[in-house]
This record gives sequence, structure tokens and C-alpha cells, in this order.
Amino acid sequence: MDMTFSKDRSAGYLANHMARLFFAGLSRRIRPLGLAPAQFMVLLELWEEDGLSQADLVARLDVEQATMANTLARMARDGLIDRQPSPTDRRARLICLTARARALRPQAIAAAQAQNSEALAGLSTAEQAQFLALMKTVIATMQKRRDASPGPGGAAE
Amino acid sequence: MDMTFSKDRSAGYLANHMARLFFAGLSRRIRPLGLAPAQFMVLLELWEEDGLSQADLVARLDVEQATMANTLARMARDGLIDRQPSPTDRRARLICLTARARALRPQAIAAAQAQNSEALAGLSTAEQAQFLALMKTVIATMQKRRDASPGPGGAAE
DNA sequence: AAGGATTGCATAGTGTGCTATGCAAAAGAT
DNA sequence: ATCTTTTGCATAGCACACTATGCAATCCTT
Repeated sequence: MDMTFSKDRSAGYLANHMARLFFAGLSRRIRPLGLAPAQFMVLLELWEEDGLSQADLVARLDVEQATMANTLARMARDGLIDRQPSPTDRRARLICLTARARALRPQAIAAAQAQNSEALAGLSTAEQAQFLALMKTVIATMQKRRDASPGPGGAAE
Repeated sequence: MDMTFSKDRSAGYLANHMARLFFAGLSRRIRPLGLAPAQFMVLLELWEEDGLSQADLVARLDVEQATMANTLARMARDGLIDRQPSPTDRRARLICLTARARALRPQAIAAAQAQNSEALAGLSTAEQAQFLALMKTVIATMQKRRDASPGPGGAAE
């Protein structure tokens, strides 16, 4: 087998590098709206369905609960969401969009679409479709492995 | 045009999600060696050529100088590198591997290769090659745009 | 040689992700 | 009904990325 290991042939390195460039590009485009990338992802879900719980958002975006708690705290600080007590569960708080957040939808989505098409501009339409399909497969593969590894002592109890 | 915007069809979202899964997988595999992913990337360069300057590493890994400074501080703290005064430039310090860091090479590279092949296990050999090629193209496209945007006032002075 | 511009690095502050921990409320078991 | 487990969320602490800033050393121009 090949003894060399070049970062330029490593899927993990390329994935990290590409994700950083996407992050920077989106960040630059939505900063004028007062948004950050992680906030935009939350807004995408809330624009679809307002009044979700934190746990709902965690499940939809596949981040850890603590990550979501911090992102939501910044969004509340920035006037993007209100948190109302859940009528059915006194532990939970429903995440509700402010008028300002609702108004940002068209510009924010346009910014994200612009970033995506700019990034993929070097690919043909067919290549773009295959690129997305390949990423989805790789994600699904890694998720399967992760969810099958319950950590130390997982199968021993 | 399509009014909907689904994160599952967004290259940027998929890139971020995939990169997080790669990060977590590599992290899990090299943690037993006392390494973190960003440290591993620096080691990859130093295993190729020891005694680089911080600026050299910044150029090779395409991260900001401040990011590299912090990563190197953690690596020095963890006994992976020594920083020796440069004989030719009193501002610079040459980054030199410790014996411990040198010894980690085979296991760390094996861990990274294992993570990459596990992640790509759902793709054929041809698909894997195309996947890497597509990522490289997308990266190059975004880098070109970034480097062509010198920021506010760039062309006006 | 002197002065201004550039280079090499460190530090502060922030965003986004993670693990680990703790607590209160809800749900389930007996 | 009480006790245990699970669930929903917050917080602390860390890694790693960024921008902005500052300082000292070097380089370049004159």
C-alpha cells in the first residue's frame, strides 16, 4: 500500500477545507443582515415551522444540545427569537421568530443560493447533482458508523 | 426559479455536515495518541519537512496566522513541538518536532487513512476518485473568488 | 543612515462545535 | 403514591476557526 499520505488526496482534509470556504463565503454574504451561519440554519427550520422546541431543532440539524443552546442564546440576544414557555411542558420553551427574523427570509435565502451557485460554478449541472449525491452518501455512511458505536461499554451492559 | 430552499439540497450545508462528521471520526481515532485534528494537520507538514516557520505552516494549510499561533501553542503545551529561535531572523521561531511527535507518525497516518476509507466505503473506486476531484474543483473555485475580493477599498486606492 | 512599509508573531474577543455535568420536570415502574 | 429513569435545558470548559490589533524585527527606499 501507499506509504505516502498527502492532505491533498485526503477526503477529510478536503472536506474541512471546503466547509471553511463555504462558511466564510456565507458569513460574508449574510453579515450585512446581522446573521451568522449557524443562526441561518436555525432560521431555515423556523421559517418552515415556527414554535419548535430546542430538542426539535437539535434533531433536525444534527448538532449537540449544548451547541444549539448556545446558538439560541445568541439569537435571543440578537433579537431573532423569543422563547415562550411551553403550555404542555414546564421544562421546555418554544422558540418563536421575531418579526425581524421573519422579514429576513428572502434576502438570507438569496444569499445562501448565491453562495452555493458561486461555489459550484466550475461544475456542470450533472456534476453538481452528482456532487450532492456523493456528499449525501458519505454523510450517511459516517452517520451509520457513528450511531452504531454507542461508546465505551455500549454493548457490554 | 425554485422558491424552496432545503438544507438537504444545499452544498454548503452538506459540506459543513460532512466536515463535522470527518472531524469527529478522526478525533475519536487519534485521541488515544494524544492528538487533535488540527494538530495532526500541522504534524503532516512537519513530518515532511521539520523546522518550518509559523508563516510556512500558515501558507501550506490555508488557515489564518492567529489560528496557527493558537494551534502551535497547544502543541507546545502538549510536548509535540519545540520552538527554536531562527538563526537568520530574530522575529521568527522554527517549529521543530519532539521525539514523541516523530514517533506518532505511523499510527496517526493509519488512523487518518482508516477514517477516510471508512467514510468513502459506500462509494466505488471510480466514485471516490471523482468525489475528490469535485471537491478540489469546488475549493479552487471558492479560493479564486476569495483571493479576487481584497475587501472594502481594495481597488479604490 | 534614516524613515516608512512590510513581515513574523502574539493576544484579545467572538462564533461554532464538542464533552461533561447538573437540575428540574415529566414519565414509567413498583 | 413513591421511587427511578428519562427528558429538556443550562452551564462550564475546551478545540479550532475567524477578525482586529499591537509590537518588534526586517526590508526597502531614498
